[in-house]
Amino acid sequence: MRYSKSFIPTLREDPAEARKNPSHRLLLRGGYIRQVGAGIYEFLPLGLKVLRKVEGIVRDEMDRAGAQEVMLPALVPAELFKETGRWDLFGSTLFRLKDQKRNDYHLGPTHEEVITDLVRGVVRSYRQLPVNLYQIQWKYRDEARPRAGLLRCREFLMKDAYSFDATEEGALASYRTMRAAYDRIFQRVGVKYRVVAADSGAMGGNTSAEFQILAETGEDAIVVCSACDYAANVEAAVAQRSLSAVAATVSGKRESDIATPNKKTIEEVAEFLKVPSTQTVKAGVYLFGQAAGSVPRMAVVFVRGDRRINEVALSRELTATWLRPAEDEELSAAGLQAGYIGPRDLPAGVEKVLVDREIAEATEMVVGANKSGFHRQHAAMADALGALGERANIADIRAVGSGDLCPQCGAALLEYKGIEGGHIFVLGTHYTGKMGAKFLDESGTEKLIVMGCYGIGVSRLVAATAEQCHNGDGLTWPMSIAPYQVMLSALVTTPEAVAAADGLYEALTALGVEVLFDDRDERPGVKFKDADLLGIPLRVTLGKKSLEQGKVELKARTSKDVELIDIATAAEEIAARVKAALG
RNA sequence: CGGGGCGUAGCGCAGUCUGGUAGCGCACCUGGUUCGGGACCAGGGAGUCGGAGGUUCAAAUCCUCUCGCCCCGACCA
Repeated sequence: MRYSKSFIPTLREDPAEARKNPSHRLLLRGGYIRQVGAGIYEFLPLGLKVLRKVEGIVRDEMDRAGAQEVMLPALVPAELFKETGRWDLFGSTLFRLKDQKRNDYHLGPTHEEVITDLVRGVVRSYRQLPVNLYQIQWKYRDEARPRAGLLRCREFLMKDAYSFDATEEGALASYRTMRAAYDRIFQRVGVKYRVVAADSGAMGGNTSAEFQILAETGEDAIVVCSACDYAANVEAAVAQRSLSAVAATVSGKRESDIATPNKKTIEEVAEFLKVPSTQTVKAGVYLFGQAAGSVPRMAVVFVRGDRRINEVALSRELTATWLRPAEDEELSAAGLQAGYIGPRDLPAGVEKVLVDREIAEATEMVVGANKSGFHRQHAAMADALGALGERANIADIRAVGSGDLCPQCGAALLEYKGIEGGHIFVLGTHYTGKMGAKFLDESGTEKLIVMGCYGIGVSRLVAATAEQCHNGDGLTWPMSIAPYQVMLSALVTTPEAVAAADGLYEALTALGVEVLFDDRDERPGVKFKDADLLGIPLRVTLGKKSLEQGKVELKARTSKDVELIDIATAAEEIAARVKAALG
């Protein structure tokens, strides 16, 4: 492509709306994308090229893994989501619309129902299984707050695959095949990533993993073991009980009330009673429900004073479909005193009590006394638990972070930020059960198909890669997804130089190299700045001095070194470099 | 959805408090000089001041409503 004929509107200054986010800023400045509305973007020629390359890698590996491409509609009749309850469950995130006959539709945020509907209409026998179908298609989610450019959009390109197996074991095999394909995809794209254990959320099912792309600006927190292969999203992470969590020496003193007037926070109480916060117990009060719009139920949870509560883990323990912290008025209405909530004498309105495993056997703890102005000291959690009877349970509900100990090997866990690039699940019969997707097995028995689903945010992956691949001057694309492989800059405009540049451009193109040929009548500085901003991996420069020696300059975008190579053999040499970089 | 901020030329911004001819830089067009890291000089084109209503002799500026976008949080199969 000749730059002079191209549509690459680079910006000299940072767009005001994108200063916070490197990938967003550089994709806008480099003329890759433009914003149309909140969470809605246009892909310009360069951006589309990158998107198509990621898509190509994904398609290639999906096909290689035995999945078959289909295209499902983005516009979906409401009946399918109504069948599984997600028409209500999805809430405001679902883009809903009506046709001229006033029938309900939505724009697909994900396609489990549509694909299950397709498969149940076709599959009758175990002989037709397994089958794995995928599509690469635009998804629509009315995010409450779209942000960070392509990283969190309302319209985004996603690859979603769905496997259908006759048995659990088969489903697990499909899952493993997809996991291996995902590894190849992320490696080929060229990003640093970690596969982490994930929460399965409201999708149902129990086995899932996320492919997290490491980036400072990531919205997800993950913990990774410093010694073994344990890695998990903090939502799903568990940790060994640390040494400091084991109770202080037993004093032999009896549990008793102590006045703590106006001391409500952990810090205030710990300071007032001269105990470390690790010897206090923090209470959290939640309202939750097990169906959309169900009557709220109340749960009280206890973690060590210095810990945070993992609400995702909590939600999982309560098998809740929704959950939120209780408001102050709701606390008082239930007979609870904010700041003084403890495990003793909890009102009957509290249906569930969860005690974090870390403190389940702790003694010598300071807990709330459930009366205003008082805490209890020398408390043994096991005794309190016993007194609570049926409604109390022990569970892993504390948030895990840096410094916690690996549940597998006990080494220190490290915390990182990540961008969720892919997520794979074994769904089991969650959808096939609700939608009656059945088959006859070898014995003629009717069984539910066992399902798995596998997503990759294709447009998000473009931005996530940019998030990792940039420096102070601009983007630094990996060869595998760069919009062009080579940036050819002609610095001089004499007829001989133009002819030489033209010749090299034609020769490279003939060798199958993707070249952006900067033939513009611009000063060198402008061309260098734009080349760095666009981030094309190899730069070939035709300057006056080197041309006189019959040489051209070759430089990698990520390197400072410049090589001089013979113009006569330049095309072959450069093509070889490109091929080598692609692996 | 709660909190905060911002909408003025393609981009970045000033002007708003204190009402009185719509400005600056970059980009763009023309001419000239330049030409290895975002050149210089001269001339020029380009704006319903987000929208609607109101106050006023007069509104980018004051008032009311409204739309949009960004940031923090909640949310995020």
